[in-house]
Amino acid sequence: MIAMSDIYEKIMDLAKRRGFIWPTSECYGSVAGFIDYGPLGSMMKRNIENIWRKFYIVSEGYYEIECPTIGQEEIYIASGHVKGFSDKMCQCPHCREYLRADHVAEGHQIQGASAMKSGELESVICSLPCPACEEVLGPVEVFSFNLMFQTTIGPGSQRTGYLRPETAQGIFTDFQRLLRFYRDKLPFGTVQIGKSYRNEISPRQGMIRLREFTQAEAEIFVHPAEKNHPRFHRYARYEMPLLGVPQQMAGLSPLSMTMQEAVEKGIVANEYVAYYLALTHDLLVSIGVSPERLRFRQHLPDERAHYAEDCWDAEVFSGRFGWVETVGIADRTDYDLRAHEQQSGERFAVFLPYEIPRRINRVRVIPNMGALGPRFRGSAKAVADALCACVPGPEGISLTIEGKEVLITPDLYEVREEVVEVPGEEITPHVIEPSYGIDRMIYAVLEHNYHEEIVDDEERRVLSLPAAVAPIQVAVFPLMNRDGLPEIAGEIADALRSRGILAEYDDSGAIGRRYRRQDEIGTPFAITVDYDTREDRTVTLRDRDSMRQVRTGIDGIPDLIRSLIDGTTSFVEL
RNA sequence: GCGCCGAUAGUGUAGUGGUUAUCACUAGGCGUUGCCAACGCCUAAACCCGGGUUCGAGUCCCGGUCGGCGCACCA
Repeated sequence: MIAMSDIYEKIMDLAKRRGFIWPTSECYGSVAGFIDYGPLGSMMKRNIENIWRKFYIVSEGYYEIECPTIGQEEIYIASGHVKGFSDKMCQCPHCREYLRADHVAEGHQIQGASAMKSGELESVICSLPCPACEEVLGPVEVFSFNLMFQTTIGPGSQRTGYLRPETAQGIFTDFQRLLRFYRDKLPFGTVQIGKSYRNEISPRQGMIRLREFTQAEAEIFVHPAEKNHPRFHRYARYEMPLLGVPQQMAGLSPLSMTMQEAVEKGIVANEYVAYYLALTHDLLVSIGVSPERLRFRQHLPDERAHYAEDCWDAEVFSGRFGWVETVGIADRTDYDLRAHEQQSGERFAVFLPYEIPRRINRVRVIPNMGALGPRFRGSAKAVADALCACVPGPEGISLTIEGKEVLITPDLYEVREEVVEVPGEEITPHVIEPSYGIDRMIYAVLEHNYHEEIVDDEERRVLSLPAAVAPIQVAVFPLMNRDGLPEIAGEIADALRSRGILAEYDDSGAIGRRYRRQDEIGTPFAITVDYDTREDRTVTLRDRDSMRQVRTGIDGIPDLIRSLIDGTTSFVEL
């Protein structure tokens, strides 16, 4: 068993040494919050993203789009990031500590500090002591620190742009186009995988908190009154541990239950949220997150955004960092679409025709303008509007027009009962949003699959990555570097490559050393060509985790490896 | 950002202000080796950056960068 305090060092050491993850631009001294994915890390990341795509695009049918990482200011005014993503900060003139100005004020029982403007805060906190050095702050400048990277678009800095702090907004701003694409029907979903940026004040914890990170987000637009997932049955009986608000309040451990139960008992708000909780569990486990180190925690009322109906985090356990939020699944209601409606002046709604147009009996008031006009002159329009908005009785009605009460007698209007046909209704969809932090998933997969064991008095380090996640899927070795064995091994490697399988050929040094090298980078299978191969065209196929070997014919190798990677065959069956 | 600690080949390390910077692993080459980091020979490879003190700095001092811990911050 590996001491948990060491695990991060061991993972990052391996990641650095073997080309998974590097500090960025080391030759100039790297920058905190940024990392480079090396060759193996890049491939592993792409594999995980492609598994994600299998779940969301192939299986759910939600197509992917790709939007710019720089967005104009209006987008982030609408999303609330310009305002809500910034903190009022100040610097203590004595100890040069950066402080949250509103926190300083609230620390001295000053109410409403978080809503104050910079100037107000300056006058409030100047008489307060610095929480760090205890000196009275004195006159300080309060400034806004926004977590978004700001830039300008075009020359002359006329136009403010921001590096996106999440990929979601691109999907919202494309809503009308997407709605057309999906031919005006609900529900539909759209996904995006890409970089997002947050200028963290002080990023620590290596790849857990990055300033540039990769998100995979899905936005699923649903009818507000129909939050039943059409394929809920797929996961209805899927059982997993849920740490709901009541469990957290009572300090209990997560409750294991099926998604059906979770929805019926009202622990999860609706089928959609429950469905993506289960899908996320399924996805994370399939990329190699250990189920024992995975839990789903519901946001407490005070950490949940005010508009969100329900919100859950998939948290993975790290020996170093504890429970780390890795995926967020939220029912964001119509908040985002309404925000963009308001900012842009465009309509972000779906017109949904009724199956049969509804006939509605309606009472309509028709003002007699011929009579109202001469009588009320300039106020006639106001009277007519007020009249239409109410239902007058048989004796007429008393209205207050421009401060004066007037009696409108029945001869000034006509009340007509009519049947109108309503073809459908316009609704603003609700958004279900599963949002994945790819970099954290990669770290979790590395940590959960790293093993050290002693084999014949030698330490063996293994990354037990699922075959579909491993950067290199198969290694091909000639047992000896002569007698025609390298040629046969080369042919096998080529045959694998022509089937789209990433195969690494290696003929250097002892066979055991070559196996161990592949173990450390998670290559699930190794093929060794030996002297028997020349006689009977069979090779040894070795399994990384069990170190077991089987003999198999050369010609079936590409198909066999393909099915082992896909999971349609497992090594133990061979 | 603040405070404390650290930084030497790819990795882990040794190194009282004074030779050509130690050792192991790793990597590359050759030989050997008939399936799990074997062995032999050879080779490559480092003092984080910038100032200062000193005849002389990997070593002492100052500043920076990066990393760790604590604080603060963290849609």
